[in-house]
Amino acid sequence: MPRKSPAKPEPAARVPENLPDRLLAWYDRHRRLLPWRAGPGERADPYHVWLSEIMLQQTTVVTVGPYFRDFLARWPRLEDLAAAPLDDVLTAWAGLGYYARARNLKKCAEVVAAEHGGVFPDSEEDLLALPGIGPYTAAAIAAIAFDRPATILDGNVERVMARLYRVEAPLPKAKAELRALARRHTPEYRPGDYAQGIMDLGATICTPTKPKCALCPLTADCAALKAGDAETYPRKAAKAERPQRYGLCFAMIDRQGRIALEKRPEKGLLGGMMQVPTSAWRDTPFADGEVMPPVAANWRKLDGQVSHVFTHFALSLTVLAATRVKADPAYRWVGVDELGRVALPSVMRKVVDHVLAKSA
DNA sequence: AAGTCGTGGAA
DNA sequence: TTTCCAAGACT
Repeated sequence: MPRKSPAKPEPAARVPENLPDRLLAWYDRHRRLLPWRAGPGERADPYHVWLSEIMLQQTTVVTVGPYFRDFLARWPRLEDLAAAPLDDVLTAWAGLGYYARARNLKKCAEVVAAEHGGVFPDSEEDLLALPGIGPYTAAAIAAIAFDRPATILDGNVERVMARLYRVEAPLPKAKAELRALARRHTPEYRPGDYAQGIMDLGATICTPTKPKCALCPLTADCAALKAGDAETYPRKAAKAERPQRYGLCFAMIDRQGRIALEKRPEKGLLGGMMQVPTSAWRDTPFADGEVMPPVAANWRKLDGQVSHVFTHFALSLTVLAATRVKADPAYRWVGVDELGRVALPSVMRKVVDHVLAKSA
């Protein structure tokens, strides 16, 4: 009968003793000035750390910068964010993607304000219990904001560990092994700087392609560098291909040149965000006249398509437009100059731009 | 526990 | 052009 194979022996537990010291020394010389980062020796503001870490989930530093500044300007303190209307937060988040993050951000602010006296808990365990805070973010806040020796495991750390030890198991199965390795390197001394340093190393030196090994402070310890195949780590499981989906959008313009928008359901894709009324999205294109438009009008099919790529499917939208439509109050009618004040995800921003370009 | 959930920039 | 991916979380 099939039975589980015995647990794989962990890799040798020996860690180069001064590896964290070399990493910290490198970090002291190359520390990047980021909008959310405290100065050397300064205490980080947990609110800033939390906000930045949520925004940085699967999102680049360059993209996050302006959003972080904008959020902090609008909601300088946690209590301000907790008191803000969700729609305002979604509007400010528009364009950043993964909108569940914004909904959980708001929830988390409310919970911390109401149940923690407006002060973030300083332990990984308590942080993990908050909405939108998973294993990585809990460890990152504990380390960066509270200087706790928590082990962070993000894409950067995974890559660095996989190369240092030439981990052959592919992601995501290799995560447990990589976490065990990362844990052995986490120092008791300056854990916050170590966490930021190793991420900076991954982001600027130990990069996915063309790693700058000549500039790396850990070359003496890197098995992949010795073997000359650093760029091939971490191994990754083959990913499924992205299906193509299709939909129709119905752009209604009233006599004042305003466009009709509606709110998507709170959960799921683009949850709680605004959209141009649309058909369901399916895997086959729509034929002319197949879908009844939301109102009777002189509908015109616009040339071309709006294409957009989501994480797990690609979407091609055909846009139909009708002008001089009576402004049905069931929709929210928004002027072109007011689009910045609604929670419009990028795909719908593209649809609106397409309408403006084709019907001008 | 594998699928869901955005976006834009780089290679 | 296509592919990859970036300080992951939730279900």
